Amino acid sequence: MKGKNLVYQRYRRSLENCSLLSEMDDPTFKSLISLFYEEKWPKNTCFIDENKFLCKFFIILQGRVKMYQIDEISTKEVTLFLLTKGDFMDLFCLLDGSRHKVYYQSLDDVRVLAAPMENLHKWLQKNPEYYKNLLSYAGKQLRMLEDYVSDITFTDISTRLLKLLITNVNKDSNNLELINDLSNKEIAFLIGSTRAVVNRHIQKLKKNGCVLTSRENLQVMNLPLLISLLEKKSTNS
Amino acid sequence: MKGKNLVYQRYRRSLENCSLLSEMDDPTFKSLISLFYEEKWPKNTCFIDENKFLCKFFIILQGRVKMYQIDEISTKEVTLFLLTKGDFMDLFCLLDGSRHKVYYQSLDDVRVLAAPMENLHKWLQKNPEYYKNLLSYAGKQLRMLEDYVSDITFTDISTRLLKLLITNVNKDSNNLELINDLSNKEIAFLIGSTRAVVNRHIQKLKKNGCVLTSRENLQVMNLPLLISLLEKKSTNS
DNA sequence: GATTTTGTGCTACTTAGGTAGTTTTTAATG
DNA sequence: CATTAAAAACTACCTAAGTAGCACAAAATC
Repeated sequence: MKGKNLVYQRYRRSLENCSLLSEMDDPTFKSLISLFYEEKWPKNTCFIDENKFLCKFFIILQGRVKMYQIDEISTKEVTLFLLTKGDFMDLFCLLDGSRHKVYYQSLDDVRVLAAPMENLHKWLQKNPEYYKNLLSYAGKQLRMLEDYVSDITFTDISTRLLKLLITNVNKDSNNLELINDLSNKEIAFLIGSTRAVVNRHIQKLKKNGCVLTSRENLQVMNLPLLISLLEKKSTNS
Repeated sequence: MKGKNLVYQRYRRSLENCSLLSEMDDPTFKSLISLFYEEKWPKNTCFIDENKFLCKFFIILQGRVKMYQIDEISTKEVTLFLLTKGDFMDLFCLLDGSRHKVYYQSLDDVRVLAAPMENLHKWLQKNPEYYKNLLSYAGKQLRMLEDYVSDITFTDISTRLLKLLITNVNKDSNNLELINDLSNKEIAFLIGSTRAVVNRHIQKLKKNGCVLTSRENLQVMNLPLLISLLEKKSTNS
């Protein structure tokens, strides 16, 4: 009994930022968490066209999962979201049980909490006020996609790359996080471009002294310069 | 009393497809609708940077409202959603009361149901199960934006134009709807492009006999041809 | 009915970004 | 350690889409 309590507390802490759980009292939290069990996905696990997400719901505990779409014709990719601790999969399947034409891939060794869809449905029916939390989560994603759309239509690749770098620098440590160990290809998918083009722009940033690169590694060396480059873009055009 | 009942029934019918109201019994419907009053917006009313949407919530009864973003620098536009009967404004402000960097403009004479935000909040607190309906609405919008993102990154303007036309042809009447009376400029904003480019492609479609145009009017003359053009795009590349 | 505004059609020009191909570097594998 | 595979770096080329500018037609406004 005491041991189980400890487990709950551990989850509570590591899911601090999970919007489904926000403002949830302890008994409710326990009733919800008891629906879940832990699952591990090794790095680079792909979930392509699986039923997995139709019958189970997942909350990420640790590691990154990219949610992406593929163009069947050109086999191009776009990453829609880089999901991390506290993110869900798949909200749509939860909503209406319909297949979501979207793929998932783990970018790290990932730990998730998994629960059968129907159990979660029952729980939500008993605790409908927590739909609100899910709604606020969906809202955040909506805004992100809105910004994605306007970024793609308004700005060029180099601007998008600058923005991506700047927003992923941790203000405290001054280090690039979350995307620092991605290949040029993955970075391209994050801003809706291709490896070659992204590399072209990264070369310029290297020559400026803005960034330093090695294989699957990007470091921001001069954040102020990056920011001023971004500002120039705004005033020029 | 009888008169009020009639009004309720009228709203019920005209909001058949409104997801907030789906599977709602009559007493609940009445309790909700009584929060609202009707408002009219003349054609081309713009709501730019207004507090309006922070303190009131709207459901469209009639007419189109475009929800769009503007790039301050280039003053370019993108239309994110063409809202019609049963759509809401603004879900985000409802969610967290924060300003939503998005603009609205009526494309017709529009009738809406309006309610003070706080009243709606109270009502939802009493009827939390209807958050589920809002969530499913947000879900639909999320999917639309996902498709928007992948369309923009994967396909060229002519493909996007073809898709836009095809999806807006009413299968029964065979007529172009919803976008048939838009200017080239507005069409461009719907697919993330510019007037000149869209016009260029429309000219080709005219020469093919696919469409017929006049000032602020587009007619689809040969749907099968449009569809086959779209299919060719897929097989070619 | 004169004037202004707005949408359309068309030309010519520029360019960023996509594409293809090759070399080099780095890491993983047996 | 040799081999293989993947990522990165770089070159050369092409094209769709954006841009600017102008002429014309159709509405809207006065």
